[in-house]
Amino acid sequence: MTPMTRPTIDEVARLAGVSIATVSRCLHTPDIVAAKTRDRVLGAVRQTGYTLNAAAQSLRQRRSNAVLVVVPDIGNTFFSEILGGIEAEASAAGLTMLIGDTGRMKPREDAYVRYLLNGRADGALLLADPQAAWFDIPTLNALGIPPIVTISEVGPDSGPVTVSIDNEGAAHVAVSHLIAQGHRRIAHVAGPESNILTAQRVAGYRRAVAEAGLTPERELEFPGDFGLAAGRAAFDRFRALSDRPSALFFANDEMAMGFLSTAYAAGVRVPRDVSIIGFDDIHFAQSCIPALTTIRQPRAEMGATAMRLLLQIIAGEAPASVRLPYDLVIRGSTAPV
Amino acid sequence: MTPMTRPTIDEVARLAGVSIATVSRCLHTPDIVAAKTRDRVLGAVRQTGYTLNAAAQSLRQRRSNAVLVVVPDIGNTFFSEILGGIEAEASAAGLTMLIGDTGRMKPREDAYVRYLLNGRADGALLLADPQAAWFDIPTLNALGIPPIVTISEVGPDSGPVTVSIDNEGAAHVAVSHLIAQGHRRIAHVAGPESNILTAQRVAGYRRAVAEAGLTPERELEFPGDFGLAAGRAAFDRFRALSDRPSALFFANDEMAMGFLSTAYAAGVRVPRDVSIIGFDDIHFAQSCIPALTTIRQPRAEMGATAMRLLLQIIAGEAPASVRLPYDLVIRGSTAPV
DNA sequence: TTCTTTGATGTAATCCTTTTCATAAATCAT
DNA sequence: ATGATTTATGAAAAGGATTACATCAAAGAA
Repeated sequence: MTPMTRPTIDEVARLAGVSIATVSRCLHTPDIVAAKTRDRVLGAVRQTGYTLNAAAQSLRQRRSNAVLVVVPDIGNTFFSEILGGIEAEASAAGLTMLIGDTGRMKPREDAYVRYLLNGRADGALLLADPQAAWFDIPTLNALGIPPIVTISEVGPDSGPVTVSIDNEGAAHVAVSHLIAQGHRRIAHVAGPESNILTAQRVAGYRRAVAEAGLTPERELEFPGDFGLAAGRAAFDRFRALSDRPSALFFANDEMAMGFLSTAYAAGVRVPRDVSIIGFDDIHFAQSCIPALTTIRQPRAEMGATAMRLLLQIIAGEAPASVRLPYDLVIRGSTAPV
Repeated sequence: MTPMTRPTIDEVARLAGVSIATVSRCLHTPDIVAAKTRDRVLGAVRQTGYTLNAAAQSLRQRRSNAVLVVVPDIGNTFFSEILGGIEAEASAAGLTMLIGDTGRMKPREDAYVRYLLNGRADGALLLADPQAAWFDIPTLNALGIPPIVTISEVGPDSGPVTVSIDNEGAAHVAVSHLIAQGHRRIAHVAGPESNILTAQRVAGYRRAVAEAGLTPERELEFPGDFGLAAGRAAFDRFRALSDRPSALFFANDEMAMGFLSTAYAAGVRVPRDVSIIGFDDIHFAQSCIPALTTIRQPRAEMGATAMRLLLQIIAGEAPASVRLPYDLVIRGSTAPV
């Protein structure tokens, strides 16, 4: 509507009979102003309903008090739970959280780089796949761009500070769990080809298979894309095999859930006929039928940790990257052969 | 790190041998500047790597080119899918999307009101429950605060412009579906007491029951809170009843999923032993076992519509509130008695 | 008493754009 | 060729805060 001009610091100053400098001081460093004056000013602030103009402040201070979080898909549970952790930490530090959803589209990604360059944010948290030609973090750092911390999808180009888990190790643990239950023929449903996590989890799968002395078979490595539909497709592929595996390791929970429902509909029972294990431990993994055995990633903590690292960088420190622990969560979807 | 001073418009102007006014014009209204000059300026922009300072722009233009979206819980799938719709529309309009997660906590909510007052956003989209004493929209409007559109949780205090579905009607449709299948004893698992949606859906349930000439029974209205655990608790309550209902209507899908898995573990089969119907049609509703019959809310469209309405208000128009259509999605969790 | 220090406040520069208004040059009509 | 338009550019005034520096009064030291 009518942008009905909001009160400025001048009006407060006039009403309180002081200079604008004093008003500013009352708001930011109240201790250095005389108690009597302060009360008068604060009274004037209340009376006028004054709130400071964020743009003016940020122009003068040369910082925005905001962080940009770049997400490839905000509708995805996995990411949104990380956001919770970031938000908590950011708002505790007085920072606004800006969210950019790229939908994995290049032009949108570019738009968010511009945000950073425009000074709209003091730093960025990246949940996006750096593989996706986002931008070259080392180069940007050299340009004097605000600092960036990469979360979860961490590869060689992710820049100096990252937060992740040991995906290769976790995948190894998952597959080893299946092997410990006597499974000898184990398939893997991978993530999207271009994603750095895919390679890491495939590597863990292969190592576990190799260490157990099983024969690695390429036909047991199914393609996927982290979506429900890929899980369903994996079931079709599974059923088409003449020599079916007795267990599958999925690169994420969502695909495992897609498999689960399709298998059920087709009369294949989990874990009686086939064991499955997921990755991530998303919220709904506990309420699958049967509940999903999976690798838990500490999502909220990953977000919070990354935010803390970013704050440290902004403060001029040079923190090291962090590896967070993961857990194997054993539920009902895996059983001995 | 070192905030290595970024190039300003002055440097571009100097390099191109023009005034800063011309540089600004080249960036915003290229047509009114001579082609020759324009090329020279644009060249200088590229050469310096100039990007405009968002704070300065926003100070001068008296608008922030950002929208604030207030969410009660960002980890919740239901909300995050609405965000997708908002984001698409916002970025198309050149607006930044700021997300505020209140965690349903008053101090955090207050903080976001302040954002608006600080001019950090040109308008707000509210997914929060206005019941939660957020703030009084009519009052704030009188204060000349940026415009606000409320989505989904719409009640009498939601202000002049809202986007929602007919919750009472949808609940009525859901329950009627059960009745049409011959169910005569139907329970309802409600949402959190304070939530406006709870009342609306309960009302639809009661009306359907009454219209079918069934006896309304208070013990068939179970309390809930939209969480998985509430669904599990509902199962316990269900099983404790001497005269068990043959069907349940859940105020949302998540609770239905909680019920489903607990029922399965206890040997109660859906829909053989009991039919259930959810609400929302969240992503995973299709991959439950059995797939969940539910009411589909057009989440992405709700977000997009709300964003469009907000843009209209900002542009000075006075659009009316919107009611979007819902669908009954029949899947495998409901069957004749 | 006089000089120093401390404490409280004010003055004014600065942050970087956008935009109004004025000016100068170029085009056109007559 | 002269005056009337039109077009392209520049000068300068906002826009609303923060903060280095200056000032002034009061308090303390000698």
